[in-house]
Amino acid sequence: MRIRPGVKGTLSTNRKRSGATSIDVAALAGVSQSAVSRAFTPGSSITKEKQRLILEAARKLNYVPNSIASSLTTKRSNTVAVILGNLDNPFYVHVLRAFIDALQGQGRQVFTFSSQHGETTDELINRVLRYQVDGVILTAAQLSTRMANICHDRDVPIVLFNRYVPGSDASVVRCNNVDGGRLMAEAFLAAGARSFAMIKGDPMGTTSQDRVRGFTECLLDHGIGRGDIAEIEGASVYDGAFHGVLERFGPDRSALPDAIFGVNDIMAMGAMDALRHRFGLRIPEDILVGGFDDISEAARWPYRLTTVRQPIDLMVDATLDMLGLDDPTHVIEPGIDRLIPSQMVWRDTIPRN
Amino acid sequence: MRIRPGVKGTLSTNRKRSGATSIDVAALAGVSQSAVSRAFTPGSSITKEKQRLILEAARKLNYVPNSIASSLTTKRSNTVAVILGNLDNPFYVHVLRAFIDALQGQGRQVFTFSSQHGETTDELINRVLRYQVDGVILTAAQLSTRMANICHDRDVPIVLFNRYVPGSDASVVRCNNVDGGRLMAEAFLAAGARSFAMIKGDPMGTTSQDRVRGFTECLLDHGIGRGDIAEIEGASVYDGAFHGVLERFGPDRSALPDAIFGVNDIMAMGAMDALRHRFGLRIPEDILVGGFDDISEAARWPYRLTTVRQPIDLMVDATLDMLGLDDPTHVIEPGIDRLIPSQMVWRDTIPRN
DNA sequence: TGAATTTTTGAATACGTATGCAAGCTAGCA
DNA sequence: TGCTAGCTTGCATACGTATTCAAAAATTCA
Repeated sequence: MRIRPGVKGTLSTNRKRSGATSIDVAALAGVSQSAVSRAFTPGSSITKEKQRLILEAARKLNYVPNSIASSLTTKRSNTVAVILGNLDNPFYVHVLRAFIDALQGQGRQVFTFSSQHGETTDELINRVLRYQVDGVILTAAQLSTRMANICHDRDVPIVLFNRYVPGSDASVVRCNNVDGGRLMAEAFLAAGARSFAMIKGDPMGTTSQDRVRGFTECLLDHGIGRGDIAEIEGASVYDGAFHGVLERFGPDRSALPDAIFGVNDIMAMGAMDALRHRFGLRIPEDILVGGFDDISEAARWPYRLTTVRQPIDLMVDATLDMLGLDDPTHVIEPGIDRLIPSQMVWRDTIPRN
Repeated sequence: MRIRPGVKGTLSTNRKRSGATSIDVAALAGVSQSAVSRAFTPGSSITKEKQRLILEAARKLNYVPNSIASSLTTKRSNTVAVILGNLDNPFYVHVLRAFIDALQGQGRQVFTFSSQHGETTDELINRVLRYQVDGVILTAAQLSTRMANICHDRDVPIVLFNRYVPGSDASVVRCNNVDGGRLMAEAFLAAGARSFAMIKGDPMGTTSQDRVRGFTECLLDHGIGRGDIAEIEGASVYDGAFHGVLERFGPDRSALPDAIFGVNDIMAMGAMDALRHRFGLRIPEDILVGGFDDISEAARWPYRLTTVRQPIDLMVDATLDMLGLDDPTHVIEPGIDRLIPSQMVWRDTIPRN
């Protein structure tokens, strides 16, 4: 058995994990380790010829730079955490994909974390911070003040996506949910509806709360009585809405309102299926339905749902912009709240005019 | 301006990124850095009392262990790469979530990579390897022999999820797609169908190919002629199937077969919507439809799709098992091919008996 | 009580890369 | 040719933690 040579610059005989290192490549190419590092760093000071030589040696050894080691010195991991909650809602799937595509295009990798695992947010953020991510995007979970502070101390930008913490000064990108709720209320009123039901989402989520608020306020403004606005808990999922409608109106169909507002599309779809297939109702002839998000699924034939669009691309762009990962002078300004306008999308579940 | 003290053991005044280090904590707690490291390593040799002291100091400083640094010495990143393709297919969303939940439960983080970004697989795997992941799960993209070898050299286990490379000895977990295709053919035949169409998915994907093969072979075995089996390209997405059906049978509805097999549920759903809402057909009275995957969406009222179930949980468990991340003695055995049985799920789009 | 054994502790080092610094080199110019 | 300015290059070191080794402390046992 051979003793591993202690002299640096010789090929490593250590075959546990991690193949060749920059030192191995340097040895083969007859240059210093620094040169290898520079050969793999764009914009670095190195001759084309020497670089070619090094890359060739690297290829021979199947060398792949070790980002872990690199991150240790540069203090940048080129990594972003995306914290996800409800993937049952296709909206967040589309959001995830938009983030992955955009970040990957920037040469960054995405750490995907799931909340809702019987884990407190603090434990979650702690796990995230261990991995030295360059930024955090929160599409689920609450952010405690303590955690916001820790991240701030460590210069790790956080952006809340479509949620906010009322008393805090965390950065936020969100759709104008209040306004969107109002748009939907106006659409229903214009179509002649006078009694309503809302299917609400996550009771702790500001998104659902805001849409509910905008919707309700607008109705009240137009003289609708509180008694004519029913509330159903749908838990932000299809089944929640489906069964919510069944349980609420199954025993007494005469209680059915003129219009039902699903606080997101997937719940509106659940409601539609319950109304049509269990109650035998026609939409919009017998009852109106409106949604929120404009996920692609809501446009399909069985639904053709009139809804309020959240412009995902704009929101994703704004989020990445706010993270400011590419700008070294970027300062995390507190309390920025980018409100993206929502927009009515007319389809077949509410008659126009 | 103060000069930063060079002596180790003093509090770092370097305020760029990364908060307190284990050295800072050690200084505050009056112990060595090793002690801090041990305090955060379960099963390490340290007194309860000293650990308590250290954890308290750590908390005061908002110390979070740096996994990057840790990975550098342990050579384990506690990180797994999941390579995704088509998130438009809810099946893969469910798969992703299953992996995230399972891995997170093991204390591992998930790197989510998207293929299909105009990037070759080799570039992709290179990016993955840089990050020193402990394992790779491929739910999309092809794996070149060269890359398989590199991963093997570096002891990075790879498992192909529901795909395989014919000539290679990569590890594979997959549903019995051939058999599933056959099940569907039998179901159609039993219901009296004599002419068929298949909506195919990714032409390069073994998953689609196998289902098509099982389906076709079974039909041929039962005396159906090749001319009675139409093929439509659906590209694995809803819209592909929807428009595929429209274009194929719109000009000449008399060419419509007795039964249509969507090689996955989302395409079967697209086909159903085209048949019903554009051709005015009833399912199953006028035409039969079958799918594959058994995604939860396929069970909903508008579809109630008869399909072949892929047992996601079994497949995910098998995949993680095959990665063997928890077993240090685990050897990556070549060419293991775990074939999980598929299973018929009867609903309303094919009459039974 | 004292020796033997086990456990805990700290000093030193390794992990693989990036980078400041000084030396070597090339090119430019008079 | 001689001198300067600008590039390249290699050396040495830092990044933050885990771990080995030997010393110290605690525990066991006779």
